[in-house]
Amino acid sequence: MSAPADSIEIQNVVASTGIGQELDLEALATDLPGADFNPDNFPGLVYRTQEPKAAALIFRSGKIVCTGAKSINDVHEALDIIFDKLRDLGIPIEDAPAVTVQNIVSSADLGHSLNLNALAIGLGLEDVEYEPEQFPGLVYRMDDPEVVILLFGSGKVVITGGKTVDDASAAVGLIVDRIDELGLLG
Amino acid sequence: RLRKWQERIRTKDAGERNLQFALSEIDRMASAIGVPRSVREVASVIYRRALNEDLIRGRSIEGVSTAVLYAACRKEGIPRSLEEIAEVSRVERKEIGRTYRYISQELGLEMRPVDPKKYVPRFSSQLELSEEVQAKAKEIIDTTAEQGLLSGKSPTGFAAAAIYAASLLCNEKKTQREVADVAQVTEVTIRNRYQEQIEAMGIPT
DNA sequence: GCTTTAAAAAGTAACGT
DNA sequence: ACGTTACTTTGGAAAGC
Repeated sequence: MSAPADSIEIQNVVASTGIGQELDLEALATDLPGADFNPDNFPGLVYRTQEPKAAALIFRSGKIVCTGAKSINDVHEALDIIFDKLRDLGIPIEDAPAVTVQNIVSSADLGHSLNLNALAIGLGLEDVEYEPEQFPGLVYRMDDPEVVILLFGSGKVVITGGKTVDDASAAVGLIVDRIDELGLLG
Repeated sequence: RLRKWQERIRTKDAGERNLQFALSEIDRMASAIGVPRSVREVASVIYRRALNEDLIRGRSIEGVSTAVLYAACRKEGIPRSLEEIAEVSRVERKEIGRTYRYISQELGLEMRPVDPKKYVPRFSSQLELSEEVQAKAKEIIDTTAEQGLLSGKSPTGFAAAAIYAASLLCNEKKTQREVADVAQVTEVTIRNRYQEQIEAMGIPT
C-alpha cells in the first residue's frame, strides 16, 4: 500500500540566520567567486552552493536567508559552507549561529484524481480559492497545522507555509480524511 | 482620538467622492461589454460593500471597479473572461484577477467556479452556429466534466473545444482559429481539450 | 505594495522550427 | 504540429524604497 503520507517529498526549505556582524557586501562581491550583487535591484548579495544545491541571500546587517535546499540538513550544510567561506575571508563567525526554518514546501500524491469543482463546494467556498481561469490548482488554507495546500486534478498536492516536516505529514493526513469524508476520494 | 476620527471622515469622504467615479467607470465598462443593468447594480452593491469594508486602500479605483464588474457578471450568470473584461479596462488582466480574488475572499462572495456552458450561447452566436451545435457542445461539456476532465482547466478553453467539436459533429465546421479568436484562447488549448473530450465521449477520430 | 531566492504542482501562452 | 521556455499560484525571511 502506498499511503499518501509516504509520497511526501520536501522540495524547498527557507531558513534564516545571522552572523551578528555588519558586512561589506561590495568587498564580499569581489572576494567571493560566483557572488551576484546588484544593490540597485536588491539589497542582498546572492551566493549559490553546488552541493547541496541552495541559494543564500546575504545582507549588510549580517543576516542571511537560505533557500532552495531539499532538507533541513541541507540548509545547515549549505550555511556551514558559507560560514567557512566567510571565515576564509577573515570574517570571524561563531561556531553555530542559530538557524530558523521559516517555510517548508513539500509535494505529495493523494493517489486519486480529484474533482476540484466538487471539492471547492465540499470543503466550503469560504475557505477555498479555486479559479481555474487563473491557476489550475485549488488553494486550501488549513488552520491546524497552519499551512496552505494546493490541490490539483491529478491528485498531486503542494503543501507550503509549514515550519516543520510534521506539518506537511499532518496536513496530508487531514486533507485525505477530509476529502474521504466528503466521498470525493476516488 | 480626534485625529483618528478626522482621518475616518477624510477617508470616508474621499471614498464617497471616488464612488461617483467608480460607478461611472463600472457603467462605461458594462456598456462596452454589453451586459444588462442588473449586472451594473450588482457590481455597484459589491463596490459599496468593498468601500465600507475599507478594501480599496492601496488599490486603484479602476482596478476594483473592473474586478467587481467581473464578479458581478459571474454572480449574474453571464460571465465574461478576464481577457474580455481587460479589453475594456485600463487595468491589466493579472491585476484584475488579483483584485477580484482579494475582494471575493474578503467579502465572502463565495463565488462558484464558472460553468463553461455559460459561454456556449455567446461564443456560438458570434460564430453563427445553430442551436443544434450549441446543444451538442453543452452535452459534450456535461459529459466530459462529469468524467473529471474539467478539473483545473480554464472554462473558456473547455467551452471553446466543445464548440469546435460540436461544429464538426454537426457539419457546421469552424476552424480552430475561428473558435480560438472568439474565445480568446490559443489553438493549442483547443486542440488539447478537444482531443480529451472526443476520447471521453467515445467518438472515433 | 515592490524588489530577489528556490521549488513543486498543471494549465496556458508565446516563441522557434 | 511539434518542442522549448516562461509565466500563473502558494509560503517565508531579508533591507529599503
